[in-house]
Amino acid sequence: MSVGTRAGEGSGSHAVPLPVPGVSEEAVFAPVRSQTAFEETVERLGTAIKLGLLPPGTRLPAERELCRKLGIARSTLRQALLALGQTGHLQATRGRRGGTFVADPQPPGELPSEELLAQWGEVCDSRMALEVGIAVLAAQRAEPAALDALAALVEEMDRQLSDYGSYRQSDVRFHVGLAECTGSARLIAAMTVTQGEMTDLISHISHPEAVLRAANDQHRRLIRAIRSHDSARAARIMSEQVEATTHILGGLLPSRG
Amino acid sequence: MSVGTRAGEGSGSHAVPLPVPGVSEEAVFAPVRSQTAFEETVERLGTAIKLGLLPPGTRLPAERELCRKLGIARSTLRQALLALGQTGHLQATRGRRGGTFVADPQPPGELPSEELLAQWGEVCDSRMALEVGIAVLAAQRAEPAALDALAALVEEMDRQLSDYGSYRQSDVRFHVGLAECTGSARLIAAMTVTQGEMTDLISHISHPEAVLRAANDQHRRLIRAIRSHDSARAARIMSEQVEATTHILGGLLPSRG
DNA sequence: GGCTAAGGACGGACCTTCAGACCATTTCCT
DNA sequence: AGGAAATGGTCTGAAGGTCCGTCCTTAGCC
Repeated sequence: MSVGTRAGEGSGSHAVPLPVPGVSEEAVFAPVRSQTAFEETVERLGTAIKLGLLPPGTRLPAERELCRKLGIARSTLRQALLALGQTGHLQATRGRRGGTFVADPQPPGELPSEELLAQWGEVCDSRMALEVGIAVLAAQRAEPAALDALAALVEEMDRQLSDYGSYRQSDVRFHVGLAECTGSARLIAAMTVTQGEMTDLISHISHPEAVLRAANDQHRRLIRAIRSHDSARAARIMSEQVEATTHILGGLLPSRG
Repeated sequence: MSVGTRAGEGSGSHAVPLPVPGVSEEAVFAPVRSQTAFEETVERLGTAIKLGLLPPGTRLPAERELCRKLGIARSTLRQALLALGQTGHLQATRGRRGGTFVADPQPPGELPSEELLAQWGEVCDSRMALEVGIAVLAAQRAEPAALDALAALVEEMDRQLSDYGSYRQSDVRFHVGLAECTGSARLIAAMTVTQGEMTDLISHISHPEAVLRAANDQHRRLIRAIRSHDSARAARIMSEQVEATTHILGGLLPSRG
């Protein structure tokens, strides 16, 4: 590989040594995958629907308004809506008071793609970094009112231990709600993406009530830590919980790459 | 806003309450920014050059090879290389043994864009989440050899306190090196992006030696914490350091959005 | 002198996206 | 009843980005 070759010594203005050479260069020259507007739209809306952020029955904004919000042409948006309609996630009605609605019931979830399975380690690592960081920020900033809402959600989840579909949906709301406590749009977006990937990975494996109950107890402790602005404890609790999920996945999926 | 309207009650299979309604919907319908391959390439290479990941004098892979690595057409790659050549970041030589080289000296840095300045709070938040999460993961996984290299880098930085350009370059390598300790390509990529944004924000403000010395002491403590696998302490140290930078920026930039 | 490896330039095919106009359907209001 | 309004559905042409292949130019090596 010819990367990293230094040229002639004529200039030599910078003589900084390279402590970990050749590793980050791989990242610099990694493939550029530019998603099209169509693909990104399908992914965004599809993820929001699968995560339950847009519950069944929800009415989307009118096409002419939505394409403005998304910053794309209406024809491009319609391609995305058509695709999500053909997969059974959306359903459209014409006429005044018509609109595009999240289908009810939703189509059954699909198995995770080969591509995602190959990256499951990366997904868990990203999740670890994101969730722990958000826990720290939330401990510094969360408003009591928001924490009350999250605490109520945890109580709700205690009543959903036997229905994983409902539990997982609330779980997503919990984690996204935590991201909202930071007030950072980027972190919220990153969390929805990460939760979407996690959902694809874990939705088809078994979830005994005992496991869910233990996880929800962690949620409770996490909220207490955040409430008392104990960011160190919040970080520890969150990292333990993410680690637990990672280990469960590790036992059921092919060895990590 | 018509978002979130529930449709008729006919189905009602899911009755999950919405604890924090209407907030994440803003994220779902946020503008879709589909970067072109050209733009993404310019950004990737430009950031790597500005961060010193590709030091002056470095020879890039040949165009025909690089476009394969990046997964784009050669004509698209050439657009990017041409753009970076016109800004003075790259310089090309023809003939056998020719190639495209990182210019030496580099052109002077530009002031941060309006767009980035408006988002400085978001940038610092993302950085906080990423760095803290990486600190935790690094504390769990870092190999002694990699930590030795980072420690040597810290010593080097102690000798660069009077030359902010060199110091900052080493600082970037330190943080990217930390990301490399996690072994996650995604986290490495995210760190380079974040460091690129931070560089744009902080490179034009004053950096007294005392501040740099204090920051480097934090680096030293961070390595000790990681070496002893004390992820809680690593997280605390990292969050304090990011917070310090954020506060410095906060005092010099317009109020946060 | 010829071979080789590199950057430089060009043109056409293909796909995505955009912008706008127009059609079809349903409901509300007068 | 009839028109206005709001919605999804359809079509077309223009514009731009990307790809692919081909050829040219330059410079060093054998």
